[in-house]
Amino acid sequence: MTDVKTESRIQVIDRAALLMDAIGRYSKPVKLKTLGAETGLAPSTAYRILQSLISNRFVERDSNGGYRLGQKLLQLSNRLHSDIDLRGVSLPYMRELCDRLGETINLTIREGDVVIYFEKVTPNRMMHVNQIVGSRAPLHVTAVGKLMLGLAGEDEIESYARRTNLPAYTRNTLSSLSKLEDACMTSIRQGYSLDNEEAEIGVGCIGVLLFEKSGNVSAGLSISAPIERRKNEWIGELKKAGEEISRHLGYRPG
Amino acid sequence: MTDVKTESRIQVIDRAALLMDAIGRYSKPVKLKTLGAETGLAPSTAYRILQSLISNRFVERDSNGGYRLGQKLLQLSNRLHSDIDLRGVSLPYMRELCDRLGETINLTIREGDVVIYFEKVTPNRMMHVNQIVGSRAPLHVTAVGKLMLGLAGEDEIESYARRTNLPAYTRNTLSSLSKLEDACMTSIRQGYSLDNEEAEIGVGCIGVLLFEKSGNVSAGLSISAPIERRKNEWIGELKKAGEEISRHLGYRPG
DNA sequence: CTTAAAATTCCACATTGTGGAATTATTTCA
DNA sequence: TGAAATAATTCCACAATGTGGAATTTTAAG
Repeated sequence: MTDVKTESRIQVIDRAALLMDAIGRYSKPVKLKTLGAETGLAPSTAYRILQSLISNRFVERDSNGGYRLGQKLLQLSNRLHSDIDLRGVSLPYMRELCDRLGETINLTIREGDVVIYFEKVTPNRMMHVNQIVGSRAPLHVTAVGKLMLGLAGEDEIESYARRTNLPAYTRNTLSSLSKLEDACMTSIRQGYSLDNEEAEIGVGCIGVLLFEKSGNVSAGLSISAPIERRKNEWIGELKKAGEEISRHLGYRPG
Repeated sequence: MTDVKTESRIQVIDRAALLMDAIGRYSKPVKLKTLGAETGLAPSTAYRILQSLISNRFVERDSNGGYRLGQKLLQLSNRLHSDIDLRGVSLPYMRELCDRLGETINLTIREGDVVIYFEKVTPNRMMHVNQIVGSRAPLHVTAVGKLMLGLAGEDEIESYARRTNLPAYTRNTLSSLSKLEDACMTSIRQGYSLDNEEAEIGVGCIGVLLFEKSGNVSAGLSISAPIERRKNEWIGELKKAGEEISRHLGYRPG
Protein backbone atom coordinates (compact mmCIF):
# COMPACT_ATOMS: atom_id res chain seq x y z
CA MET A 1 0.00 0.00 0.00
CA THR A 2 2.89 2.27 -0.47
CA ASP A 3 2.20 3.70 -3.89
CA VAL A 4 -0.75 6.01 -3.97
CA LYS A 5 -2.30 6.97 -7.24
CA THR A 6 -2.01 10.69 -7.13
CA GLU A 7 -3.04 12.31 -10.36
CA SER A 8 -2.63 16.00 -10.21
CA ARG A 9 -5.40 18.09 -11.60
CA ILE A 10 -4.61 21.71 -11.17
CA GLN A 11 -1.88 23.15 -13.29
CA VAL A 12 -1.15 26.31 -11.32
CA ILE A 13 -0.66 24.42 -8.11
CA ASP A 14 1.78 22.03 -9.72
CA ARG A 15 3.62 25.00 -11.10
CA ALA A 16 3.62 26.80 -7.79
CA ALA A 17 5.09 23.70 -6.18
CA LEU A 18 7.70 23.54 -8.94
CA LEU A 19 8.68 27.13 -8.28
CA MET A 20 8.95 26.67 -4.53
CA ASP A 21 11.01 23.53 -5.00
CA ALA A 22 13.28 25.40 -7.37
CA ILE A 23 13.73 28.23 -4.89
CA GLY A 24 14.44 25.74 -2.13
CA ARG A 25 17.10 24.08 -4.23
CA TYR A 26 19.24 27.19 -4.02
CA SER A 27 20.92 28.50 -0.93
CA LYS A 28 20.57 32.14 -1.90
CA PRO A 29 17.65 34.21 -3.15
CA VAL A 30 16.91 33.31 -6.75
CA LYS A 31 16.24 35.60 -9.70
CA LEU A 32 13.16 35.32 -11.86
CA LYS A 33 15.25 34.50 -14.90
CA THR A 34 16.83 31.53 -13.14
CA LEU A 35 13.48 30.27 -11.93
CA GLY A 36 12.07 30.49 -15.42
CA ALA A 37 14.94 28.44 -16.78
CA GLU A 38 14.83 25.98 -13.90
CA THR A 39 11.13 25.27 -14.23
CA GLY A 40 10.59 25.79 -17.92
CA LEU A 41 7.88 28.36 -17.29
CA ALA A 42 7.48 31.54 -19.30
CA PRO A 43 8.81 34.52 -17.35
CA SER A 44 5.45 36.20 -17.23
CA THR A 45 3.82 33.03 -15.99
CA ALA A 46 6.42 32.41 -13.33
CA TYR A 47 6.18 36.04 -12.30
CA ARG A 48 2.42 35.96 -11.93
CA ILE A 49 2.46 32.79 -9.85
CA LEU A 50 5.25 34.12 -7.66
CA GLN A 51 3.28 37.30 -6.99
CA SER A 52 0.41 35.20 -5.82
CA LEU A 53 2.69 33.10 -3.64
CA ILE A 54 4.12 36.28 -2.19
CA SER A 55 0.73 37.69 -1.34
CA ASN A 56 0.10 34.46 0.55
CA ARG A 57 3.54 34.63 2.21
CA PHE A 58 4.73 31.33 0.76
CA VAL A 59 7.49 33.29 -0.94
CA GLU A 60 9.33 36.47 -0.03
CA ARG A 61 11.46 38.89 -1.88
CA ASP A 62 14.77 40.10 -0.59
CA SER A 63 16.12 43.61 -0.97
CA ASN A 64 17.85 42.76 -4.25
CA GLY A 65 14.71 41.44 -5.84
CA GLY A 66 15.59 37.78 -5.41
CA TYR A 67 12.94 35.26 -4.44
CA ARG A 68 13.17 33.15 -1.32
CA LEU A 69 10.80 30.91 0.59
CA GLY A 70 8.38 32.62 2.96
CA GLN A 71 7.50 32.37 6.60
CA LYS A 72 4.11 30.86 5.88
CA LEU A 73 5.90 27.58 5.32
CA LEU A 74 7.44 27.71 8.76
CA GLN A 75 4.10 28.55 10.25
CA LEU A 76 2.25 25.74 8.52
CA SER A 77 4.98 23.19 9.09
CA ASN A 78 4.54 23.65 12.79
CA ARG A 79 0.90 22.78 12.55
CA LEU A 80 1.56 19.32 11.14
CA HIS A 81 -0.78 17.83 13.69
CA SER A 82 -0.33 14.27 12.56
CA ASP A 83 2.71 14.02 14.71
CA ILE A 84 2.42 16.83 17.19
CA ASP A 85 2.14 14.46 20.13
CA LEU A 86 4.77 12.14 18.73
CA ARG A 87 7.18 15.03 18.74
CA GLY A 88 6.12 16.24 22.14
CA VAL A 89 6.39 12.82 23.71
CA SER A 90 9.70 11.97 22.09
CA LEU A 91 11.64 15.20 22.58
CA PRO A 92 12.39 14.84 26.28
CA TYR A 93 13.72 11.31 25.74
CA MET A 94 15.73 12.49 22.78
CA ARG A 95 17.27 15.29 24.81
CA GLU A 96 18.12 12.94 27.62
CA LEU A 97 19.77 10.46 25.28
CA CYS A 98 21.62 13.21 23.51
CA ASP A 99 22.93 14.63 26.76
CA ARG A 100 24.00 11.29 28.12
CA LEU A 101 25.46 9.70 24.99
CA GLY A 102 26.71 12.92 23.44
CA GLU A 103 25.53 12.15 19.92
CA THR A 104 22.78 13.26 17.55
CA ILE A 105 19.36 11.69 18.11
CA ASN A 106 16.88 11.64 15.22
CA LEU A 107 13.16 11.09 14.99
CA THR A 108 12.11 9.83 11.57
CA ILE A 109 8.84 8.96 9.92
CA ARG A 110 8.20 6.97 6.81
CA GLU A 111 6.69 8.38 3.68
CA GLY A 112 6.51 6.06 0.72
CA ASP A 113 9.98 4.77 -0.05
CA VAL A 114 11.86 7.21 2.14
CA VAL A 115 12.26 8.20 5.74
CA ILE A 116 11.95 11.86 6.61
CA TYR A 117 13.98 13.38 9.39
CA PHE A 118 11.27 14.88 11.50
CA GLU A 119 13.05 16.11 14.57
CA LYS A 120 16.57 16.03 15.90
CA VAL A 121 18.54 16.86 18.99
CA THR A 122 22.22 17.55 18.54
CA PRO A 123 24.92 17.56 21.19
CA ASN A 124 27.02 20.58 21.99
CA ARG A 125 30.33 19.29 20.76
CA MET A 126 32.60 20.17 17.91
CA MET A 127 31.99 17.19 15.66
CA HIS A 128 28.62 15.56 15.40
CA VAL A 129 26.32 14.22 12.73
CA ASN A 130 23.91 16.87 11.60
CA GLN A 131 20.80 15.67 9.80
CA ILE A 132 18.66 18.37 8.29
CA VAL A 133 15.12 18.22 9.59
CA GLY A 134 12.84 17.70 6.64
CA SER A 135 15.43 15.90 4.54
CA ARG A 136 14.85 12.41 3.22
CA ALA A 137 16.75 9.18 2.72
CA PRO A 138 15.77 5.90 1.02
CA LEU A 139 14.62 3.16 3.35
CA HIS A 140 17.40 0.71 2.52
CA VAL A 141 20.25 3.01 3.55
CA THR A 142 18.99 3.83 7.02
CA ALA A 143 18.69 1.83 10.23
CA VAL A 144 15.09 2.81 10.84
CA GLY A 145 14.21 2.29 7.19
CA LYS A 146 15.41 -1.30 7.28
CA LEU A 147 13.26 -1.96 10.32
CA MET A 148 10.25 -0.54 8.55
CA LEU A 149 10.94 -2.69 5.51
CA GLY A 150 11.44 -5.75 7.68
CA LEU A 151 8.14 -5.18 9.40
CA ALA A 152 6.39 -4.86 6.06
CA GLY A 153 7.57 -8.36 5.12
CA GLU A 154 9.58 -10.00 2.38
CA ASP A 155 7.09 -9.33 -0.37
CA GLU A 156 7.19 -5.65 0.33
CA ILE A 157 10.99 -5.69 0.42
CA GLU A 158 11.07 -7.33 -2.99
CA SER A 159 8.60 -4.86 -4.35
CA TYR A 160 10.63 -2.00 -2.89
CA ALA A 161 13.78 -3.39 -4.46
CA ARG A 162 12.12 -3.59 -7.87
CA ARG A 163 10.75 -0.06 -7.60
CA THR A 164 13.93 1.62 -6.45
CA ASN A 165 16.69 -0.65 -7.75
CA LEU A 166 18.45 -0.19 -4.39
CA PRO A 167 20.82 2.59 -5.43
CA ALA A 168 24.19 2.49 -3.68
CA TYR A 169 25.08 5.55 -1.65
CA THR A 170 28.41 4.20 -0.42
CA ARG A 171 30.42 1.04 -0.88
CA ASN A 172 28.59 -0.34 2.16
CA THR A 173 25.05 0.19 0.90
CA LEU A 174 23.07 -3.05 0.76
CA SER A 175 22.35 -3.11 -2.95
CA SER A 176 21.34 -6.71 -3.40
CA LEU A 177 17.91 -7.99 -2.51
CA SER A 178 19.20 -10.99 -0.56
CA LYS A 179 21.52 -8.94 1.63
CA LEU A 180 18.82 -6.38 2.25
CA GLU A 181 16.28 -9.02 3.18
CA ASP A 182 18.73 -10.63 5.58
CA ALA A 183 19.51 -7.31 7.20
CA CYS A 184 15.86 -6.33 7.54
CA MET A 185 14.80 -9.64 9.00
CA THR A 186 17.73 -9.77 11.40
CA SER A 187 16.91 -6.26 12.51
CA ILE A 188 13.31 -7.13 13.21
CA ARG A 189 14.33 -10.20 15.18
CA GLN A 190 16.78 -8.20 17.28
CA GLY A 191 14.49 -5.23 17.78
CA TYR A 192 17.07 -2.77 16.51
CA SER A 193 19.00 -2.07 13.36
CA LEU A 194 22.46 -0.83 12.49
CA ASP A 195 23.59 1.36 9.64
CA ASN A 196 27.26 0.74 8.99
CA GLU A 197 28.23 3.67 6.80
CA GLU A 198 25.54 2.64 4.34
CA ALA A 199 24.24 6.15 3.72
CA GLU A 200 27.43 8.09 4.23
CA ILE A 201 30.98 6.96 4.84
CA GLY A 202 32.04 7.77 8.37
CA VAL A 203 28.54 7.75 9.83
CA GLY A 204 27.18 4.88 11.87
CA CYS A 205 23.64 4.65 13.21
CA ILE A 206 21.48 2.58 15.49
CA GLY A 207 17.73 2.63 15.03
CA VAL A 208 14.61 1.37 16.75
CA LEU A 209 10.91 1.58 15.93
CA LEU A 210 8.23 3.50 17.81
CA PHE A 211 4.71 2.10 18.06
CA GLU A 212 1.47 3.77 18.88
CA LYS A 213 -1.78 2.67 20.46
CA SER A 214 -3.05 0.86 17.40
CA GLY A 215 0.17 -1.13 17.25
CA ASN A 216 1.09 0.65 14.04
CA VAL A 217 4.58 1.85 13.48
CA SER A 218 4.46 5.48 14.21
CA ALA A 219 8.06 6.49 13.61
CA GLY A 220 11.65 5.57 14.28
CA LEU A 221 14.24 6.75 16.73
CA SER A 222 17.92 6.66 15.87
CA ILE A 223 21.31 7.72 17.02
CA SER A 224 23.85 8.92 14.46
CA ALA A 225 27.52 9.14 15.31
CA PRO A 226 30.92 9.14 13.71
CA ILE A 227 31.43 5.40 13.17
CA GLU A 228 34.48 5.12 15.40
CA ARG A 229 32.60 6.59 18.36
CA ARG A 230 29.59 4.31 18.15
CA LYS A 231 29.21 2.03 21.17
CA ASN A 232 27.35 -1.25 21.51
CA GLU A 233 26.06 -0.22 24.91
CA TRP A 234 23.91 2.38 23.20
CA ILE A 235 21.70 -0.31 21.70
CA GLY A 236 20.13 -1.07 25.04
CA GLU A 237 19.72 2.60 25.88
CA LEU A 238 17.99 3.28 22.60
CA LYS A 239 15.71 0.26 22.87
CA LYS A 240 14.70 1.31 26.34
CA ALA A 241 13.93 4.86 25.27
CA GLY A 242 11.98 3.57 22.28
CA GLU A 243 9.89 1.32 24.48
CA GLU A 244 9.14 4.13 26.89
CA ILE A 245 8.12 6.49 24.11
CA SER A 246 5.89 3.79 22.63
CA ARG A 247 4.29 3.25 25.99
CA HIS A 248 3.64 6.98 26.28
CA LEU A 249 2.05 6.88 22.84
CA GLY A 250 -0.40 4.35 24.15
CA TYR A 251 1.21 1.17 22.86
CA ARG A 252 0.61 -1.89 25.01
CA PRO A 253 2.73 -4.83 23.89
CA GLY A 254 1.42 -8.38 24.01
CA MET B 1 -16.43 39.61 -4.02
CA THR B 2 -15.90 42.45 -1.62
CA ASP B 3 -12.17 42.01 -1.84
CA VAL B 4 -9.94 44.96 -2.43
CA LYS B 5 -8.13 44.26 -5.66
CA THR B 6 -4.62 45.29 -4.66
CA GLU B 7 -2.45 42.96 -6.69
CA SER B 8 -2.53 40.34 -9.35
CA ARG B 9 -3.64 37.25 -7.51
CA ILE B 10 -4.32 33.77 -8.71
CA GLN B 11 -7.58 32.46 -7.40
CA VAL B 12 -6.60 28.80 -7.02
CA ILE B 13 -3.50 29.66 -5.07
CA ASP B 14 -5.42 31.91 -2.70
CA ARG B 15 -7.90 29.12 -2.24
CA ALA B 16 -5.18 26.54 -1.70
CA ALA B 17 -3.69 28.78 0.97
CA LEU B 18 -7.12 29.18 2.55
CA LEU B 19 -7.52 25.43 2.70
CA MET B 20 -4.11 24.84 4.24
CA ASP B 21 -4.72 27.54 6.81
CA ALA B 22 -8.04 25.97 7.64
CA ILE B 23 -6.45 22.55 8.07
CA GLY B 24 -3.73 24.06 10.24
CA ARG B 25 -6.31 25.67 12.46
CA TYR B 26 -7.48 22.28 13.67
CA SER B 27 -5.51 19.92 15.81
CA LYS B 28 -6.91 16.80 14.22
CA PRO B 29 -7.37 15.72 10.62
CA VAL B 30 -10.23 17.64 9.06
CA LYS B 31 -13.11 16.38 6.95
CA LEU B 32 -13.91 17.80 3.53
CA LYS B 33 -17.29 18.98 4.71
CA THR B 34 -15.72 21.04 7.47
CA LEU B 35 -13.18 22.54 5.13
CA GLY B 36 -15.87 23.50 2.70
CA ALA B 37 -17.80 25.26 5.43
CA GLU B 38 -14.69 26.85 6.88
CA THR B 39 -13.52 28.29 3.57
CA GLY B 40 -16.80 28.87 1.80
CA LEU B 41 -15.70 26.76 -1.16
CA ALA B 42 -17.97 24.36 -2.99
CA PRO B 43 -17.22 20.77 -1.94
CA SER B 44 -16.19 19.77 -5.43
CA THR B 45 -13.88 22.76 -5.70
CA ALA B 46 -12.29 22.17 -2.32
CA TYR B 47 -11.93 18.51 -3.17
CA ARG B 48 -10.21 19.19 -6.47
CA ILE B 49 -7.77 21.63 -4.95
CA LEU B 50 -7.02 19.27 -2.08
CA GLN B 51 -6.27 16.46 -4.53
CA SER B 52 -3.77 18.67 -6.22
CA LEU B 53 -2.21 19.66 -2.91
CA ILE B 54 -2.00 16.01 -1.97
CA SER B 55 -0.22 15.08 -5.17
CA ASN B 56 2.30 17.76 -4.33
CA ARG B 57 2.55 16.53 -0.73
CA PHE B 58 1.38 19.79 0.79
CA VAL B 59 -1.52 17.88 2.26
CA GLU B 60 -1.94 14.29 3.37
CA ARG B 61 -4.86 12.07 4.15
CA ASP B 62 -5.08 9.98 7.24
CA SER B 63 -6.55 6.51 7.43
CA ASN B 64 -10.01 7.87 8.21
CA GLY B 65 -10.06 10.12 5.18
CA GLY B 66 -9.35 13.31 7.10
CA TYR B 67 -7.06 15.93 5.64
CA ARG B 68 -3.89 17.06 7.39
CA LEU B 69 -0.87 19.11 6.38
CA GLY B 70 1.85 17.31 4.46
CA GLN B 71 5.54 16.72 4.78
CA LYS B 72 6.37 18.98 1.88
CA LEU B 73 5.83 21.90 4.22
CA LEU B 74 8.41 20.54 6.62
CA GLN B 75 10.82 20.01 3.78
CA LEU B 76 10.41 23.47 2.34
CA SER B 77 10.43 25.20 5.69
CA ASN B 78 13.88 23.85 6.30
CA ARG B 79 15.09 25.43 3.11
CA LEU B 80 14.19 28.96 4.16
CA HIS B 81 17.59 30.18 3.11
CA SER B 82 17.05 33.72 4.15
CA ASP B 83 18.18 32.56 7.49
CA ILE B 84 20.00 29.34 6.88
CA ASP B 85 23.31 30.81 7.93
CA LEU B 86 21.70 32.79 10.72
CA ARG B 87 20.39 29.56 12.13
CA GLY B 88 23.66 27.73 11.57
CA VAL B 89 25.72 30.44 13.19
CA SER B 90 23.38 30.94 16.12
CA LEU B 91 22.62 27.36 17.10
CA PRO B 92 25.94 26.52 18.77
CA TYR B 93 25.76 29.68 20.87
CA MET B 94 22.15 28.95 21.70
CA ARG B 95 23.02 25.43 22.80
CA GLU B 96 25.88 26.68 24.90
CA LEU B 97 23.71 29.27 26.62
CA CYS B 98 20.95 26.77 27.14
CA ASP B 99 23.32 24.25 28.71
CA ARG B 100 24.94 26.80 30.96
CA LEU B 101 21.91 28.80 32.04
CA GLY B 102 19.46 25.94 31.95
CA GLU B 103 16.66 27.88 30.25
CA THR B 104 15.03 28.10 26.84
CA ILE B 105 16.87 30.16 24.24
CA ASN B 106 14.91 31.55 21.27
CA LEU B 107 15.88 32.95 17.92
CA THR B 108 13.26 35.29 16.51
CA ILE B 109 12.87 37.29 13.32
CA ARG B 110 10.54 40.15 12.59
CA GLU B 111 7.80 40.02 10.04
CA GLY B 112 5.56 43.02 9.85
CA ASP B 113 4.06 43.68 13.26
CA VAL B 114 5.06 40.38 14.83
CA VAL B 115 8.10 38.39 15.74
CA ILE B 116 8.26 34.80 14.61
CA TYR B 117 9.94 32.15 16.71
CA PHE B 118 12.41 30.76 14.26
CA GLU B 119 14.54 28.39 16.28
CA LYS B 120 14.75 27.32 19.89
CA VAL B 121 16.90 25.27 22.19
CA THR B 122 15.24 23.95 25.30
CA PRO B 123 16.92 22.60 28.41
CA ASN B 124 16.43 19.11 29.71
CA ARG B 125 14.58 19.92 32.88
CA MET B 126 11.09 19.37 34.08
CA MET B 127 9.74 22.90 33.84
CA HIS B 128 10.84 25.25 31.10
CA VAL B 129 9.29 27.73 28.72
CA ASN B 130 8.40 26.10 25.45
CA GLN B 131 7.87 28.40 22.52
CA ILE B 132 6.55 26.76 19.40
CA VAL B 133 8.83 27.32 16.45
CA GLY B 134 6.85 29.13 13.78
CA SER B 135 4.49 30.80 16.23
CA ARG B 136 4.12 34.56 16.36
CA ALA B 137 3.76 37.30 18.94
CA PRO B 138 3.12 41.05 18.58
CA LEU B 139 6.20 43.23 18.83
CA HIS B 140 5.07 45.13 21.92
CA VAL B 141 4.73 42.06 24.15
CA THR B 142 8.20 40.64 23.55
CA ALA B 143 11.67 41.71 24.59
CA VAL B 144 13.12 41.42 21.10
CA GLY B 145 10.08 43.09 19.58
CA LYS B 146 10.52 46.17 21.77
CA LEU B 147 14.13 46.44 20.66
CA MET B 148 13.07 46.25 17.03
CA LEU B 149 10.46 48.93 17.59
CA GLY B 150 12.94 51.12 19.43
CA LEU B 151 15.43 50.85 16.62
CA ALA B 152 12.76 51.83 14.10
CA GLY B 153 12.22 55.10 15.97
CA GLU B 154 9.40 56.93 17.69
CA ASP B 155 7.43 57.61 14.52
CA GLU B 156 7.32 53.93 13.74
CA ILE B 157 6.29 53.11 17.30
CA GLU B 158 3.41 55.56 17.06
CA SER B 159 2.38 54.16 13.73
CA TYR B 160 2.57 50.64 15.14
CA ALA B 161 0.45 51.67 18.11
CA ARG B 162 -2.21 53.13 15.82
CA ARG B 163 -2.24 50.08 13.60
CA THR B 164 -2.45 47.49 16.34
CA ASN B 165 -4.04 49.34 19.25
CA LEU B 166 -1.51 47.60 21.53
CA PRO B 167 -3.74 44.75 22.70
CA ALA B 168 -3.07 43.64 26.27
CA TYR B 169 -2.04 40.02 26.69
CA THR B 170 -1.61 40.21 30.45
CA ARG B 171 -2.01 42.85 33.14
CA ASN B 172 1.65 43.74 32.53
CA THR B 173 1.41 44.36 28.80
CA LEU B 174 2.51 47.88 27.85
CA SER B 175 -0.72 49.10 26.35
CA SER B 176 -0.14 52.83 26.34
CA LEU B 177 1.97 54.54 23.72
CA SER B 178 4.01 56.51 26.22
CA LYS B 179 4.95 53.49 28.31
CA LEU B 180 5.82 51.52 25.21
CA GLU B 181 7.98 54.32 23.82
CA ASP B 182 9.80 54.63 27.12
CA ALA B 183 10.42 50.90 27.28
CA CYS B 184 11.63 50.70 23.68
CA MET B 185 13.98 53.64 23.99
CA THR B 186 15.38 52.46 27.30
CA SER B 187 15.94 49.04 25.78
CA ILE B 188 17.86 50.48 22.86
CA ARG B 189 19.99 52.59 25.15
CA GLN B 190 20.84 49.60 27.33
CA GLY B 191 21.40 47.19 24.47
CA TYR B 192 18.95 44.65 25.86
CA SER B 193 15.31 44.43 26.73
CA LEU B 194 13.21 42.75 29.39
CA ASP B 195 9.79 41.21 29.15
CA ASN B 196 8.21 41.17 32.59
CA GLU B 197 5.29 38.80 32.13
CA GLU B 198 3.99 41.02 29.33
CA ALA B 199 3.11 38.19 26.99
CA GLU B 200 2.26 35.53 29.52
CA ILE B 201 1.99 35.63 33.26
CA GLY B 202 4.81 33.69 34.85
CA VAL B 203 7.22 34.07 31.95
CA GLY B 204 10.11 36.54 32.00
CA CYS B 205 12.44 37.15 29.07
CA ILE B 206 15.63 38.95 28.20
CA GLY B 207 16.30 39.86 24.59
CA VAL B 208 19.08 41.27 22.45
CA LEU B 209 19.35 42.10 18.76
CA LEU B 210 21.51 40.38 16.15
CA PHE B 211 23.07 42.40 13.36
CA GLU B 212 24.47 41.32 10.05
CA LYS B 213 27.12 42.63 7.70
CA SER B 214 25.01 45.44 6.33
CA GLY B 215 24.32 46.65 9.86
CA ASN B 216 20.71 45.67 9.47
CA VAL B 217 18.91 43.92 12.24
CA SER B 218 18.86 40.35 11.25
CA ALA B 219 17.05 38.77 14.17
CA GLY B 220 16.79 38.67 17.92
CA LEU B 221 18.08 36.31 20.56
CA SER B 222 16.22 35.81 23.79
CA ILE B 223 16.07 33.75 26.91
CA SER B 224 12.70 32.77 28.34
CA ALA B 225 12.36 31.52 31.88
CA PRO B 226 9.86 31.19 34.67
CA ILE B 227 9.96 34.72 36.07
CA GLU B 228 11.20 33.70 39.50
CA ARG B 229 14.21 31.92 38.05
CA ARG B 230 15.38 34.81 35.85
CA LYS B 231 18.78 36.20 36.87
CA ASN B 232 20.29 39.58 36.14
CA GLU B 233 23.66 37.99 35.43
CA TRP B 234 22.16 36.50 32.30
CA ILE B 235 21.95 39.91 30.67
CA GLY B 236 25.70 40.08 30.22
CA GLU B 237 25.86 36.50 28.96
CA LEU B 238 23.16 37.13 26.40
CA LYS B 239 24.71 40.38 25.21
CA LYS B 240 28.05 38.69 24.79
CA ALA B 241 26.53 35.82 22.80
CA GLY B 242 24.60 38.28 20.66
CA GLU B 243 27.72 40.23 19.88
CA GLU B 244 29.61 37.11 18.92
CA ILE B 245 26.86 35.89 16.67
CA SER B 246 26.66 39.30 15.01
CA ARG B 247 30.41 39.25 14.46
CA HIS B 248 30.10 35.82 12.85
CA LEU B 249 27.39 37.19 10.61
CA GLY B 250 29.85 39.78 9.35
CA TYR B 251 28.80 42.75 11.47
CA ARG B 252 31.62 45.15 12.30
CA PRO B 253 30.54 47.73 14.85
CA GLY B 254 31.80 51.33 14.62
C1' DC C 1 25.57 58.22 -21.54
C1' DT C 2 24.34 54.16 -24.43
C1' DT C 3 23.20 49.54 -24.83
C1' DA C 4 21.81 45.26 -23.21
C1' DA C 5 19.36 42.34 -20.14
C1' DA C 6 16.10 41.45 -16.90
C1' DA C 7 11.71 42.52 -14.69
C1' DT C 8 7.07 43.85 -15.15
C1' DT C 9 2.79 44.91 -17.49
C1' DC C 10 -0.54 44.17 -21.16
C1' DC C 11 -3.93 41.72 -23.64
C1' DA C 12 -6.47 38.60 -26.93
C1' DC C 13 -7.38 33.97 -26.58
C1' DA C 14 -8.62 29.17 -25.29
C1' DT C 15 -7.28 26.34 -21.73
C1' DT C 16 -8.21 25.69 -17.25
C1' DG C 17 -10.63 25.64 -13.25
C1' DT C 18 -15.53 26.02 -11.69
C1' DG C 19 -19.64 24.36 -9.15
C1' DG C 20 -24.25 22.32 -9.59
C1' DA C 21 -26.03 17.93 -10.31
C1' DA C 22 -25.45 12.93 -10.51
C1' DT C 23 -23.20 9.01 -8.61
C1' DT C 24 -20.90 6.35 -5.29
C1' DA C 25 -19.18 5.40 -0.62
C1' DT C 26 -19.67 5.79 4.25
C1' DT C 27 -22.02 6.49 8.47
C1' DT C 28 -26.12 6.45 11.35
C1' DC C 29 -29.71 4.44 13.69
C1' DA C 30 -33.98 1.79 13.94
C1' DT D 1 -28.85 -5.94 9.62
C1' DG D 2 -30.81 -2.94 6.18
C1' DA D 3 -32.62 1.41 4.92
C1' DA D 4 -32.12 6.36 5.32
C1' DA D 5 -29.06 10.09 5.79
C1' DT D 6 -24.87 12.13 5.08
C1' DA D 7 -20.57 12.74 3.15
C1' DA D 8 -17.17 11.91 -0.61
C1' DT D 9 -16.22 11.69 -5.35
C1' DT D 10 -16.99 12.09 -10.29
C1' DC D 11 -19.00 14.36 -14.28
C1' DC D 12 -19.59 17.96 -17.47
C1' DA D 13 -21.10 22.25 -19.92
C1' DC D 14 -19.58 26.72 -19.49
C1' DA D 15 -17.08 30.96 -19.03
C1' DA D 16 -13.98 32.85 -16.00
C1' DT D 17 -9.39 32.24 -15.24
C1' DG D 18 -4.78 31.69 -16.14
C1' DT D 19 -1.65 31.78 -20.26
C1' DG D 20 2.50 33.42 -22.78
C1' DG D 21 4.12 36.32 -26.60
C1' DA D 22 4.90 40.99 -27.31
C1' DA D 23 5.34 45.71 -25.53
C1' DT D 24 7.00 48.57 -21.89
C1' DT D 25 9.58 49.79 -17.99
C1' DT D 26 13.33 49.15 -14.85
C1' DT D 27 17.90 47.78 -13.72
C1' DA D 28 22.56 46.44 -14.75
C1' DA D 29 26.55 46.61 -17.74
C1' DG D 30 29.84 48.72 -20.77
